[in-house]
Parts: sequence; C-alpha cells; structure tokens
Amino acid sequence: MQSSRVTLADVARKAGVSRTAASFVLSGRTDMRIAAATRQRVLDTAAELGYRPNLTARGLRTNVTGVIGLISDTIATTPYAGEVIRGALDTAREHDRLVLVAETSDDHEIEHGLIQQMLDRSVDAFLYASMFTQEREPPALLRDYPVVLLNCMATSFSAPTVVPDEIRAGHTAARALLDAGHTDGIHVIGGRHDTVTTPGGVVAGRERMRGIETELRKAGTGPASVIECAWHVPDHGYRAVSDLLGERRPSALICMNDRLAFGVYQALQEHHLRVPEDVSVISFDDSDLASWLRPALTSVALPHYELGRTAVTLLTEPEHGRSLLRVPMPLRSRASVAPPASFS
Amino acid sequence: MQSSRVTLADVARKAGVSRTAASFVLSGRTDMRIAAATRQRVLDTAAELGYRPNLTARGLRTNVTGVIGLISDTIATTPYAGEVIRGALDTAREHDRLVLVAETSDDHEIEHGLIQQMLDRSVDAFLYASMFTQEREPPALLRDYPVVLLNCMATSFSAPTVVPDEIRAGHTAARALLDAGHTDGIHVIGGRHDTVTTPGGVVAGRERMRGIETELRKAGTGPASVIECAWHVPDHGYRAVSDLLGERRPSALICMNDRLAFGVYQALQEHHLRVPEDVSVISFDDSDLASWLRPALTSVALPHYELGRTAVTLLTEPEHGRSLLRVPMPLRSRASVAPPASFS
DNA sequence: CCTGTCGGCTAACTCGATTTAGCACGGCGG
DNA sequence: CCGCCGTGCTAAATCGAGTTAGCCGACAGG
Repeated sequence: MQSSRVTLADVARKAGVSRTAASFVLSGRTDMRIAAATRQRVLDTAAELGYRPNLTARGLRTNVTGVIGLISDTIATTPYAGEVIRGALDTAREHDRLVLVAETSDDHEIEHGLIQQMLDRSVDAFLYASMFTQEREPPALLRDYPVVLLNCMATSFSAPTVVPDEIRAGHTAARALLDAGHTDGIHVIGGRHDTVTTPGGVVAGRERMRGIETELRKAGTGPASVIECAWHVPDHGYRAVSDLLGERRPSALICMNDRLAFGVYQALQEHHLRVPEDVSVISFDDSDLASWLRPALTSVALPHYELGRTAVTLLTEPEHGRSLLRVPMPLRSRASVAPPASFS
Repeated sequence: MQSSRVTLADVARKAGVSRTAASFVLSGRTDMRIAAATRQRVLDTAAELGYRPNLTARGLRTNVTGVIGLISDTIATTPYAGEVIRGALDTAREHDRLVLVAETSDDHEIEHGLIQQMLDRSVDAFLYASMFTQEREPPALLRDYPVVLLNCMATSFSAPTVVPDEIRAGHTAARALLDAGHTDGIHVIGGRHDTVTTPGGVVAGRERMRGIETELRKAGTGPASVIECAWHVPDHGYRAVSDLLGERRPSALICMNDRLAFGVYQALQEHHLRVPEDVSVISFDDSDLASWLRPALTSVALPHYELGRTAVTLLTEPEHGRSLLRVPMPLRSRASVAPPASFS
C-alpha cells in the first residue's frame, strides 16, 4: 500500500544522515558540500530500499509536478487525432513527464472547469490543441502559464505555435501533378471549405489553396475549377465529381482530404473512369483510407505525430521558442497519379 | 501566478476563524460542530476571495488526488480508440476527476516506468485498457490499487472487467441476416482471426463466431464457409471474396470488421455483383467506413464510448462492482442487407 | 593562543491542506 | 457553589519533500 512507501526520512535514517543531507544528495544538488563517501552511502541505501520520491510532496513544495495538461477541443472526431496525442505522450515520457488529457467539446464552461481542475493540481504547462487547424483563443485563465498552441492559431494570446505547413503542402500536391505532366484540366475538390458556418474557409483550406495556386501559376497555369463542398465527407466528394463529369472530363483531381477522395473514387468508378489511367487523383491528410483505396491514393500527409512531439518539445525545452513552427507535410506517393491520358 | 493563489489560511484569516474551522466548513464535514453563522461567513469569504483548494496539498495529506491513470497498450492504431478515451474523460469530468493518459506500446519496461510515474504522483486508481479485446495481465505493481480492466481480460489478476458483448454481437449479426430471409450461402469473412501470431484466434473473433454459429444453428443452418484472414484490412477481405467468387455465389457475407467489408465491396464490385440486391453484407465495429461506403454498410457497433464510460463508473462507484461486465453492441442498420436474390 | 575560514553536516521552517486532541465557556442539576 | 456536559471552536501535529540559516570541528595564519 501507499503507506508502506519508502520515504526520504527512511533513507536518511538507514544511512545515518539527516533528511537534509539525503535530500541534497538525491536531488543531485551540488551547492551544498557533502562528502563523497556520505553521498555514496545515501545513494546506495536509496537504491537498496527502492526509494522513489513522492512527487506530490515535491510538487507541493516546489510547484513543479512534471505533469502537462493537454486541452483539446475534440479527441475522437478525426481518426488520426490519436496520433497527435501519441506524439505528445511519447515525447513527454522521454522527459519523465505525464500528460493529463482533457476534452472541452468546444464548450467554454467545460474548458474553464477543466483548466481550473488542472491548475488546482499544479500542472506545469499546457498544450492547447485543436484537432483541425483553426483560429482559437485560449482563455485568459491560461495567460500566466507556459502554453504551446497545437494546431491552432491565436491572435490576442501570445504563445509558441505548432501547425502543419499547409502552404507548402499545397505546393507539394500541385508539383506532384505538374511533374506527372498535368497542366490543364486540374480541378480542386473541396476548395477552402468555404461554407455558411466557416465563411472565408478554414485555415487548412485557405493555405492549401494558396499553395496550389502559387505552384500552378509558377508553371503558367491554374486550376480548371475549384468546387467547394459543404462537408468534407465521401458523399460530398461523390456529388461534386458526379456533377463535374456531367460537363467535362478532368485530367487530374486535387481533393482536400482523403474522405472526399473516397467519394471521388466512387463517382469516377460509376462513370467507368479509371484511376490513374484516365484521371489522376491526389489528396491531403494521408489517413488510413489512402492506403485502403484501390488503387492506393497518393496523399500529402498531415504530420499528426510530429505535431504532438514538437509541441511537447517546445514546452520542455523552451529555448526552441520560435513563435510559429510549421511542420512539413510529406508526400506519400502511391498509385493514383500518372501522366495525363493524352500523353500515354 | 501560482504564488498569489488564495489559500485556506487566507480565507480563515479574513473570516476571523482558525484554519481548522475553515477546513471543516469547506470540506463539508459535519462531525465537527460549527455554528451556522460562522459556517456561512467562511463560505462567503471563500466565495468572495475565489478560494480553490490546492489539490496537491490535499493529496499529500489524504493520498487522494482525484486523478485516474489510464494505461493503454496503444492509443492511435484503431481510429475509434479515441472514443474509449472520450467516454472515460467525460465520465471522469462528471465526477470532478482528471485522467492521466499513457501508452505502453505493449512494452513491459515502458509500462512499468509509466505506472511508477503515476504511483509517484499518487494516482487514485487505474484503468488498464487494451484497444482491441484480448487476454492481458496487468503487472504485479498494480496489485494493491483499484484497477478496472477495459477491453481486456486477465486470469491471474482479479479486477472488475469491462468488455464488449461479442457473443451477443454474433447473435445480432446472424439474426439480422436470418430476419432478412437468408439461410443458406452465408459466408464468414475473417473468422476467429486465427493466425500464426494469434493461434486459436482473438477474443472478439472467437466470441463473434460462437454467437454467429449458435444463432444460425438455432435456425437449423450454419455458415456455408468461414474464411480466415491473416490481417483484417481491406486487401485481405478483397482477396478472400475474390477467391470465393471463383467457386461459388454467396447469398450473404458476414465480415469480421468494416475494413474487411471495404475490401469485400471492392471485390463484389469487380465481379459486378450489387450490394444488397445480389449479395447482402453485414459487418462488425461500425467505424466511419460503414457510413461512407456505398451502399452504406450495416454493422454491429463496438460500444467504444460506453466502454470508457462504464469503466470509469466502476472506478468511481465501486458498489457497481460486478466482476465481468459485457457492454451491448447495438446493430446499426443501413442499406447493405436485403432479402436474398432468389426471394426478390 | 586567538581568530578566521572552510568543509560537512543538521535543526527547523515551508508548501497548503487534513486531522487529532483538547480548551473555554455557558447552562444545568444537585 | 461545584461539577458535568455539550457547544463551538483552536493549537498543534501530520503528510513528504525542499530550503534556509547556522552549528561544529579542524586547520591555517598571525
């Protein structure tokens, strides 16, 4: 039981020194002079007794608990959000830190309550995370604590921020198609995600579009069309492309995520168009779906794991403190991109 | 800052009482007599000053921290594992508890280290979780602490256990097909998941098969064939059904999960067989895929959220302490099941 | 022999709560 | 008037560390 835990006092008594001396030895402080022999004796007895410092007690005194609070809007909506958490947990573990995970469901009251609960337990630092890139202001409550923004960007709250490099991801996607020989007939499915609830689009959508357009323009061309979709789910991708195919025959399709691409595949199949022989498809996110589709989907990966890892690194090694860190989104080349039909 | 936090002593001083009295009032203990007027005065000053008890200090004294440790083998492999965590977090929050999440990657040394870290921080109780149902023994380190097993079953470690009711799920799937009129030509894709690494199959596989066979036998029939798949991913479902279609024409297919069903859809499509007109398909898990497929897939849902919720409930309200709790797996009826072709 | 310094330690306080033991006072019975 | 009891509170110990101030002895310098 807890009561039988070995305490610092036990070690000190057994080693025949004062608690003070034991404390200095075991917390590795050198500014107090302890004879080498004594030092070793304390270390040995500590090891022998299996002493582990009670971090609750230490936390009370020093206000350092070795616990990071992860405040997330949602945990489970995007399947790969778990990867963010995994990256954070792994990195925290490497630094002997644990992570309190909390989900706010985007409810300010719940958020406030959860942060309070964490403050009541003297959490050292906070990860303020969003499961898709967006603008979001942490509550004032967090103002005086170390915070890293993960996958979200704040204007009035100043903190180091880690986001995917969506602009370069746009470049990457466009470049992949250009390299395969596509210049015309490149349609974008999903666009900036410009809807009633998200007027002007979402961050990822805007930045990806920006990257795509820049890269295409550099090559002297541009998207043949951009089709906005209200929801980025297969059904809307299916409908967008079904409509498109009624009018014209695309050479390549850039889908704003894999779910849209899934629907796009379904629509192409119904029109007896083969991927990639007739139409090339490239996408973003690189979720499981991408490798499950037939043919396997080329996708620009969201670096979820790296986001989590980088954010915790920023918290534990503040010297890294750049204010805005853009994590690269690597291209996962699979089988859905080929030279345009007219080339073969 | 932390140093400016209001302490119990501040409240006591302002209210003109001793810390003892303030403590008794604020922790709501009635075994010590405090005059109603004094009581109110303390409550008022506490509210006025915005007093929040320092739970680290309380934890040191009482050994109760209000923190639950969640030890999971993996966090991110199955997309819906996040739902387990969400269920646990929500329920913990309702009980004013926070959750330390840790991932062991099935590594005993890492597991031991993480549990130690949690014990060093006086965690109240543990959720020992697995992301797919399996036999797994918690380490001896946990023996003297409150533990609930989540989605895993131990033989030598005695603790309340929460698992999905896979046997009844098997009944449910079989019953759905029987109700639609299928009796013959029902093939099972995936079977018990009997492979080299998992000889005898996995728990979910075995129990689902048991349920399926029992229910079919009650109706005087049985599976036309059971095809084991080494991996439960789309590609293997695709191959299993491609092979099957070389020999015979199934009436209905039971897939052991949605990913297999995805591959099954792809194979059926290639053979120009329509779902559900030519072949009915039913599956397990009810992941996102199920609703994305065309036609939408009928699936028996894994109650991830409920698993997490139930497990935390068992921890916080031990009187519920049944030793093995099987959480129902509800049927999500969609469009992939219809009467057999010969009926229409 | 006296003073100063330095190495090597310890006593005692602190963090912010909970909890045990017991004090002071008023009223009441005898 | 004394003793007893119940009410209403407080002093002080406690949890397990970290931290400050300072003691003690040896040794060197004057």
